[in-house]
Amino acid sequence: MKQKITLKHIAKELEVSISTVSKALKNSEEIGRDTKEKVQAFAKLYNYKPNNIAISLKNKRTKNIGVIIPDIVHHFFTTVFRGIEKYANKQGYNVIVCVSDESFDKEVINMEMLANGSIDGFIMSLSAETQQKQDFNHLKEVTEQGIPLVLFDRVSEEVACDKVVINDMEVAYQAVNKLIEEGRKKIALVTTENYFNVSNQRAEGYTKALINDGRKLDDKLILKLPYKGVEDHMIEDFINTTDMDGILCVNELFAILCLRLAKKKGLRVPEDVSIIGFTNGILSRYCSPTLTTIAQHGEEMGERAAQMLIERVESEIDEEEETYRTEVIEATLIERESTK
Amino acid sequence: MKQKITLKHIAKELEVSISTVSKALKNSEEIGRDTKEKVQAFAKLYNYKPNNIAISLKNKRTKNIGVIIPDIVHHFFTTVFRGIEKYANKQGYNVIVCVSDESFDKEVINMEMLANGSIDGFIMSLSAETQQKQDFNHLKEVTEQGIPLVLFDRVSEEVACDKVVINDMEVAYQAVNKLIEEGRKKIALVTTENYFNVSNQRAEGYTKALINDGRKLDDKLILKLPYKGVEDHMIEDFINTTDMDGILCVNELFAILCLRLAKKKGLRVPEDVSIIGFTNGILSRYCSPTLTTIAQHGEEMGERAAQMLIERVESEIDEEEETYRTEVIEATLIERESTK
DNA sequence: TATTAACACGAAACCGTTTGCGTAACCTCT
DNA sequence: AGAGGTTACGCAAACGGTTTCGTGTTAATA
Repeated sequence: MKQKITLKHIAKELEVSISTVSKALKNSEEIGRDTKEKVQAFAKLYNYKPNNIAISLKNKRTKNIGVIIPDIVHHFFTTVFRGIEKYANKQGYNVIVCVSDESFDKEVINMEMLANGSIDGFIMSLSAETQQKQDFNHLKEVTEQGIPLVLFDRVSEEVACDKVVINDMEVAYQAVNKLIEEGRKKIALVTTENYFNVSNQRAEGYTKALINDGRKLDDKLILKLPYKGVEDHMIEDFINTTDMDGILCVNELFAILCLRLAKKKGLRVPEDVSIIGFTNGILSRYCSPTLTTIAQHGEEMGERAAQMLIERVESEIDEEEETYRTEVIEATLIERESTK
Repeated sequence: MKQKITLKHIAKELEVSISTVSKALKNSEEIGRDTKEKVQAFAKLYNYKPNNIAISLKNKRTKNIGVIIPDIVHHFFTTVFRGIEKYANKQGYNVIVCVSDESFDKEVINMEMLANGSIDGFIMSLSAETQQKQDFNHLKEVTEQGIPLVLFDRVSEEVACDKVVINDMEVAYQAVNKLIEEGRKKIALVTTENYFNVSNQRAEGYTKALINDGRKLDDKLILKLPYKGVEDHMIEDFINTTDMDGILCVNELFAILCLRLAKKKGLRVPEDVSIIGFTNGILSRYCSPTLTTIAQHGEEMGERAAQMLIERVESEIDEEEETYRTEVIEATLIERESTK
């Protein structure tokens, strides 16, 4: 096992000082021609690479980004992550991922683990529990320490930081409008408990579209489900007991379940009922009939988030005068077989 | 913005030495009662947390694990990652993820980035290109430097390290046997080009099961597809021109495509043709008919890999005498509607 | 009263780099 | 020959901790 070689080793071997070696490797003008060549040749021969940790300590820059997401086995987060990783890597950054598992406590613990020097900044999407509790002290502490933070998708107005979101309200509005244009009379909404910012926005878009068309809201057409532990019967009851000819679902799973249970009831999709879901995932593409969905462009979102974060990290101005930006990515409706 | 507090700050403020502060915070016997209390109170008040980077440099231990996988938007890798992250976090480790994107070069670059002190060990699954090229020098270099490595799923015999795999051959054998027991006469195999260790193992199980039943192999019943860029027509031609009543697919996507295209041809599943896929992902659970699949237990795999790695990292014995283990996780057949 | 042990703390080395500054040796010019 | 200027390098501090060892003070013991 050949030990990792350090400046000290090279210095001793070549009988020069450590600083000479360091400067020689950086091609400093201070160092003589032949010394430089000697050092560089030796370093190449033994495949010298500077120790990242030492450099991090010196520079107070780790070139690591901390990403905290609620779930990794989840198409949307996974695509966002891919975007983050892609951009970050291009800029020479590595990505440390922690999964909050929708838990407030884990989110806090993970942040604290990473905030002690391990990373230069955070990219996060809030856990369900955090959104429910509306407790953002851990985020505030981090930003107060001067660690840049970018929130995406599941954000909160109470946290002052850069954000990347999609135009949830508008795109939900468009989606419902499409159903209206199809001639749907009874359009249902399948959403989550209302502590999710995104669900609220989407519900608002739904409402606006109906109102705009001169209809009035019918609570019977709105189903609120828990975020986790959804079981078939919850949706089945709703579909079996409610008369509807169009459904907007705030996520992909709900849409797939609606599709399946509508078919089970004997409804034809899209003849009897149209279905539109959020998240243009693999399920929507491969189920049958294929699902019309709203693509959130997760990868782009991740790239933008990473870009915003790295800009913050690398900007020299310490006090950014608190001019935080919120980037809005335009979601797009992908029409497939579940609508006409 | 309150700056991160260090030992030095505390020392100056309390007019003691840095070492006294350090010891006091560790509750050392060396330090007097009241000094300890004073220091600890001050530290708590200002929320002092030691700098991870400094500790890493001192200990030559980062408490970071490097994970390199071919793709993150992929159910199997994602579940493995979840297992890794779960176990690692429990042990106080963080996980740095890099995505090789099935590229040899990216795999090499990522490894080099992380190998210079950023991590204590690697958990990897080989990229398609690496398996194709059969070039493992980057892996060997890393292990020669004494950095522990655990390979999972896509492994190679040429690399001496710990490994975690599933019993691909046996479970494929079982799956085909199930089709035989159903009375299937013409069982097809849809697999990838043969540089993938896992595909080879699965193909071998397929072959063995047929031979064992006294049949002979029919090349016309075997379809080899590229790993990326599979298009419908490749499978469609195969299904339309070949007579078959059972299909084993080496991954989930192939199975879903077969299912769809068999249905398109007018075949009933499972009446006319049975389909079994690998990877018990979300697609298999929610398509219709639901797919019988082989569950690879990715999460368990990840946990085992993390456990093996951390044991290596933390074992004091530097020379492990090269007794590397290969753990085999038992895959299980999940029967659903696509088989009888 | 002199010796010694216990106590409580500080100095300094170390982890691996970077970098500002000091300086010995040589060169050049007058 | 001495002043002044290069050249080519080393010293040491710094990043933020941990840890070994040394030491001044006090109290206990002979």
